[in-house]
Amino acid sequence: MTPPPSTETDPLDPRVARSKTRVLESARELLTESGAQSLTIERIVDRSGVAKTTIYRHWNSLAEVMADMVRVHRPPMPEPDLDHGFEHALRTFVLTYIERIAVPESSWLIAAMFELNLHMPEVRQASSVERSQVGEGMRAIIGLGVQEGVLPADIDPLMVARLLSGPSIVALLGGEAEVAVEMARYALDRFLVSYGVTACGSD
Amino acid sequence: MTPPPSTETDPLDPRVARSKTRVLESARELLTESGAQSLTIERIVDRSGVAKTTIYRHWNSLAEVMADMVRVHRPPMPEPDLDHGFEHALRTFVLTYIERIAVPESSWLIAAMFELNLHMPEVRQASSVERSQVGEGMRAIIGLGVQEGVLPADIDPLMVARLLSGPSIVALLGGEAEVAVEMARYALDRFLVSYGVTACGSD
DNA sequence: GTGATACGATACGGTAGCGTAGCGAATCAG
DNA sequence: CTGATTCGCTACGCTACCGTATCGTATCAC
Repeated sequence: MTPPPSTETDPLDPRVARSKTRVLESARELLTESGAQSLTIERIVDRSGVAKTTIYRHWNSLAEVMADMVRVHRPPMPEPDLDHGFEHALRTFVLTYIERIAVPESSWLIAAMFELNLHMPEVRQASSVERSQVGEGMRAIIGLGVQEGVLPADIDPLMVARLLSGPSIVALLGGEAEVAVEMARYALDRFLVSYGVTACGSD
Repeated sequence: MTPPPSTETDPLDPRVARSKTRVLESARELLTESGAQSLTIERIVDRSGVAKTTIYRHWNSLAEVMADMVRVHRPPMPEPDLDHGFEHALRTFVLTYIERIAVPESSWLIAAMFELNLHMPEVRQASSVERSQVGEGMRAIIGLGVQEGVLPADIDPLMVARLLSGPSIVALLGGEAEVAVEMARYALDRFLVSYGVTACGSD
């Protein structure tokens, strides 16, 4: 709903900005409603009211539209809160992210990003699923854990991110969004216990 | 390469069995080569040499062909080895499975199963991604862990399965198959340490 | 206002895929 | 051997979608 969602360098004809916004928003809607399969130029035309001619004035192909859509509408990573220690930062960060993507719209978007990764190599750079899962936030939090002495210095933030988000993402892709948060909580618990951050033992 | 891959109740005209085998095998090849997007009836016709008419004699739609293909060619779960204790059983089981699916053919198949789950609800039952990850094997291994007293009795085998395989599967779907096994090893280490199976501490 | 620009509408040619029909040849079962 | 069944082949109608061209209108910047 960003009025001009800053599609790119903004100093543009307002008509162009309006068309681009409508197209990308309709693309997102179609994607979250029925998946990447049914995301076509002509459906975007019907949904957005933007003429096909106009779309092809701004993008060269459907792949470019998709790449732009993923770039604009990718679920953002939370801002890490580093002021209350490592455990709080990690738990809040991961749970906030999973809660954010565990809604139907976002999980369809995640699934579509994986599909784009697989089917349209030319879009990989724009989607960059992995990076969207890690980001600087996670890196900072892991750094805090190392600083507190609870994590080994050579730990890999990317692996930690995958370890904590992977199980929930698989649940989402399997259509079981309702267990995603619980899954993340379990992964967090096991991870933290394994490094002695919380009580060492069963549960 | 199962000579008669037991497509269903076998007592059939050998011509029928031959056609079905060829179609499902070609479908699998096409899927692992270029993904679900390029899996069409007409490509199966070209690849398999089976006439389109014949395909529609045995299946009512492409979705049914896909469902059958997933059912027949799904990567099998390893047989659990319960004779050397819980840790050995779990490590071997998970690593064997991940190594098995971390080859291009299988990871494409996994991705396709997720896609089918998302796009063709009528196929969910046949693909059943989740169940293919758990199965009785994992349940038996977790039971062994409970029996040995290292796991709490109320642990959920499905969550454990997702916890241990999810990170690797996300890596596969993200196109980074080369780290899948390492990822599984890390997940196993953290899981086992968290329950005190191996040394409790960092790394 | 005025010229430049973006727009919507319509139409078009081309491709790919679906699912069906008809028919003669090949293969099976007895 | 013979009848029943399945097969491959060709052709067809249909739909969806792509990407382009044209043209008159609406909107913008100045």
